[in-house]
Amino acid sequence: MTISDIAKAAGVSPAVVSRVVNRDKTLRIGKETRARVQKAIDELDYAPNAAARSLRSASSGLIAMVVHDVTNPVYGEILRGAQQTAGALGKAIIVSDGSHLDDRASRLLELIGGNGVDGLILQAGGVNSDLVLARAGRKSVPTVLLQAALDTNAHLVCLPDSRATQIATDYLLSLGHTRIGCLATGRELTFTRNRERGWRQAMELAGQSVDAGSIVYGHPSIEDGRASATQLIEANPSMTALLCFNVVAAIGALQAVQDRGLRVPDDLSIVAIHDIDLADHLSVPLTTVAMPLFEMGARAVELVSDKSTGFEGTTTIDTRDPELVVRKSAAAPSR
Amino acid sequence: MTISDIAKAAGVSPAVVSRVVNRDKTLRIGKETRARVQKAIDELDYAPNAAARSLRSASSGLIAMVVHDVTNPVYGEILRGAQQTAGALGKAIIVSDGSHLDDRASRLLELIGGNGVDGLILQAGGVNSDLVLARAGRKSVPTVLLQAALDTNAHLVCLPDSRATQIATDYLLSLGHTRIGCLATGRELTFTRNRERGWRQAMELAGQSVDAGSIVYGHPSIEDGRASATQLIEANPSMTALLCFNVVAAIGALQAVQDRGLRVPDDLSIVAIHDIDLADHLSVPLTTVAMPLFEMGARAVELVSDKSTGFEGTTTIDTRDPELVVRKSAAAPSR
DNA sequence: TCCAATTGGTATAACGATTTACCAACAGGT
DNA sequence: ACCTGTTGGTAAATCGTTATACCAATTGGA
Repeated sequence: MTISDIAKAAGVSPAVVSRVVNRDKTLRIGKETRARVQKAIDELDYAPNAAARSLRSASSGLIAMVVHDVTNPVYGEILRGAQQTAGALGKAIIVSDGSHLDDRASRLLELIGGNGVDGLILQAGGVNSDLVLARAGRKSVPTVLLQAALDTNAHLVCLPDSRATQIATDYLLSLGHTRIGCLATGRELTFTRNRERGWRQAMELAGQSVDAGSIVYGHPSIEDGRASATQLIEANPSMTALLCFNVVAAIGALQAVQDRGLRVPDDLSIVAIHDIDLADHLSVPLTTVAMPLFEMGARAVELVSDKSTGFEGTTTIDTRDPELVVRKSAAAPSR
Repeated sequence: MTISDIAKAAGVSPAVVSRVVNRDKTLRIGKETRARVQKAIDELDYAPNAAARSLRSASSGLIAMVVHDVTNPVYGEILRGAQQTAGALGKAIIVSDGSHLDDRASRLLELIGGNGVDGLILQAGGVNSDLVLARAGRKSVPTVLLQAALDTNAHLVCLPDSRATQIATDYLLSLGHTRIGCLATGRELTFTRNRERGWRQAMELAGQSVDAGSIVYGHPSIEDGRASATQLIEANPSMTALLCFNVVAAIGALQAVQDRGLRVPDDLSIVAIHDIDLADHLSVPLTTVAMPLFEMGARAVELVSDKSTGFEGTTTIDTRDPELVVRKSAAAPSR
């Protein structure tokens, strides 16, 4: 079923069919001719060929989204937001885990190089994100980075990261904690630095000092969270509270505390960044700071699709301020 | 950078460039000519246009995957498997949540209709899955259904569902339980029926009767699991164990029990289908039955990409048998 | 009656890559 | 000198859609 088949069936030229399908406002056409065309389209179940259309119009209606780890629930929220907006804009999303980009043959790289996607949303810092980014840059594919400023002409969309850790730290301080450790994410990531800054500022404002050994950087996974938390606890026996930059790592931290026969929050309080609904059902319900992840996904798609804005600049998602969700993992210190 | 630019730069015809890029074995070419072409490709950073290539070759290298809910961790595993295999086959995956297909304008529907995807992997039973399926069928897009037999010519890939619930039920029976309820998933889903069968068979084999009121059907979400479990508990006061068809619903069930001031496993034992790493960190670590989700995702991609097999038939993933993962949510009954 | 305008379309050239068939030049054998 | 192979490529026709420019009738007004 090509456009010419429809044209033949309706007794018009292919151009008319195309213009009917695309709702061309400049097309002048008789009532009944239009009806004939529409009928042919319906009866023959015509749908325009995607490749031909992309070729001609130089736009595919596809957006690539590369994230670190598709199994992290935090990413699920971002994707949901992205999907919703993409749906509204008539675009589809190609998802890729950073880890699958190592093959030279990666289809995603081919697509980025060959105009196969209209835009790229990249959570930088992943395995081969530089490779992707370099390719996108050379081919000038509109790119939006999630929470990671890099030296490239891409738009950056950020969460109120330093506010979030500030709020978390202030809460712990208000409970009476003074020795507050940090279980951070990758040191090279921009948002890690922002969150670290929030924590430091809050501590400083409260007149508390922090020493170098009270922050440790790790991956946002349960296992790594557990290992890093263990290390932190051993290095800082006097620490009474722990601020985790990722909720998944916090789950590992919870485990680490329990491994040592200690209790949360009695022996150690924990507050984590990012609220997920599972947080309420853990061995100790986690007190968290909720960030607008859904909105970030949505906004990223919006920005990457918007031809009017240039691709440099920073957008901070602040539709709502980070919000403290108090559960049971933080309490007043017992020592 | 089109193929002609490269051809011009290398002083050859576009045909040669194309055949070099695609490693055409039948191409006879001089050593140094090939070098010249390769140099032009590298220096000008040429990448073939995806749309043109798809148009000519009638294949996009894209696979659509539609799932119920991208935030369910169970889906994450399936996607991981799918990604890995897709990467190896040089394909990319377009992911869509069932819920975003309602807009008429959905890009995914357009792609399916217009040869924009090489195949479709569909978790049926979702919001508008029939719509997608009908479209794919009419356009004869290779389709693989996940765990849901439907009246269409699509390949079906299944998990050993009835074995899983059998194993779970046998375990509960071996602990001494006789009144075992079922928190099932959507009644219309094939895998629900298979799991239900496994449960019934195990009960029957053990000489236990089950009455109609001891099974309830719900959505795989925490909230629904909580509501459904409450209903089930109230209707069956003598029930001592609960088999949940989805681990996320089981989290809700856990909550439901605790809401009533009861304890797991003392007052009620819970076993859930699907093992996720979070299961170990819940308020009560869940005993689960692990199924090869990753393999299912991988196999689905393989099947949908394989032109040699017809698209009818059923594949059951049994690379490993369902495996009981004993944690702390099931114990001998106290009454 | 004649000159605009308007109506209702159509013809054609791209878009960029692939593939089939073809061909020129030369070497080697007899 | 003549035929046969081989080497090293090339020409041109698609794939299906869309945008630009154009055009033949008809209508309306003076």
